[in-house]
Amino acid sequence: MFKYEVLHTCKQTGARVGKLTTPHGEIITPVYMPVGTNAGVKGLTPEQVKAAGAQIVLSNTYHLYLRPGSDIVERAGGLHKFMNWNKPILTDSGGFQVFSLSSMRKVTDDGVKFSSYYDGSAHYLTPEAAIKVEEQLGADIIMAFDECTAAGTNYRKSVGAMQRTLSWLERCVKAHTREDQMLFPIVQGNLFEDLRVESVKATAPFARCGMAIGGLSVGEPKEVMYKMLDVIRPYYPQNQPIYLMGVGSPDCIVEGVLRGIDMFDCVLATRMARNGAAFTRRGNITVRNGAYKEDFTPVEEGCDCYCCQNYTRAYVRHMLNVGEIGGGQLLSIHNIRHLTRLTEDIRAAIMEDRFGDFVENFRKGYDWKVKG
RNA sequence: GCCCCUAUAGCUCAGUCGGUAGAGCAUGCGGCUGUUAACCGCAGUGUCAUAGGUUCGAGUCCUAUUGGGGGCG
Repeated sequence: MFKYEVLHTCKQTGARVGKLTTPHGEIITPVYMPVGTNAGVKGLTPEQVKAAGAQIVLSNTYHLYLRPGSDIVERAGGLHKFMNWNKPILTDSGGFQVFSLSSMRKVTDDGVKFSSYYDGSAHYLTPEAAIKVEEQLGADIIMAFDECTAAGTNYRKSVGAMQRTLSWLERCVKAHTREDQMLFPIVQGNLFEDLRVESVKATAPFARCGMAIGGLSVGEPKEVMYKMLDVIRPYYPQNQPIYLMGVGSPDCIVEGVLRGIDMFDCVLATRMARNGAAFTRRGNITVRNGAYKEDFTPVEEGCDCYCCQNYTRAYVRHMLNVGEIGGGQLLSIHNIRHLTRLTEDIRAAIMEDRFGDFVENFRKGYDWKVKG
């Protein structure tokens, strides 16, 4: 039911193009996966997400467990039917929320006690409970329940979180019953090279068709993240897709693929869009800025997305400016398409054994933030 | 005609017992990486309607004028 095959390995860089088969279709990697936390990519319909080139979307166990309740999603016929998305879906386990909503939780070896972010009600999530919720939701790929730590967490706590993640992984594997879902284990270890190596070595044996790298892009400099990827790369399970969780700015995707990553997800594209900024191949532009008031060119020249094909920067800025949701919507379409197009270009370069040149050119032409 | 209210940032308005002014919105800019985020942060600007008066000192008290709003005839 699940299969991953490497279609081509770049002779210049060792980066690869692959095909991951799931019950809801194939995914060509490297892939960028838009995030639809609450069973919907913010601001967009599934049709728009599809049109932007998405092959798979993420959704979130934690959020759907709280609202509307995973039992309701199950009774609705599962997540695919509920959100009208017939392509592959990946659900995050809630491990990241345990981390990002840390002010209202208590972690023990058994599980996590937390209060709901919207009504304060008390809840208790364990690896078994998280897996059960993910089975009710019914995504194609489900994530193990892990403990993520922030950049700057000390060694002792990082060891604890890494070990807890491993013991939780064993419990997740044991609790997982649905054959039509692939469980991805997650590597932790914070920013300590030895812990990362220890974690990847212990985690890889649990990977059947895919493994994830968690706990990166949590506040550390990009160079540190790249270094961590270099350190663990030799220990990846063979012929399985590797998923770098939560990462997805254009530059991080390029650098990630160069370091053996096949799958990315990120809220940045849609969040930055709603906040008025657009990805371009040269870097990010803040479309809401006054400089674009009378700029009647597309957000990105040469982009084939619905936004760039039909609207100008001046119009998008106006929409943002007057508070119309259309502005964030158009930019979300653009930013998602920008990343799917970027991965398409990356794949083409890999297929033609010129990804090294591609990376060089990309780095030369890219700044995080640009004007015009 | 008489009476009352009002005039402070681009807009809407605070401003204590007299001690040379602030919020929100708007504007400008910055940030955003397994979404508690259509969010968060920073910044700028004022002949305090005008002219007098009282006072050491007036956005604040007094007088007049002008603009705006309302009431009674």
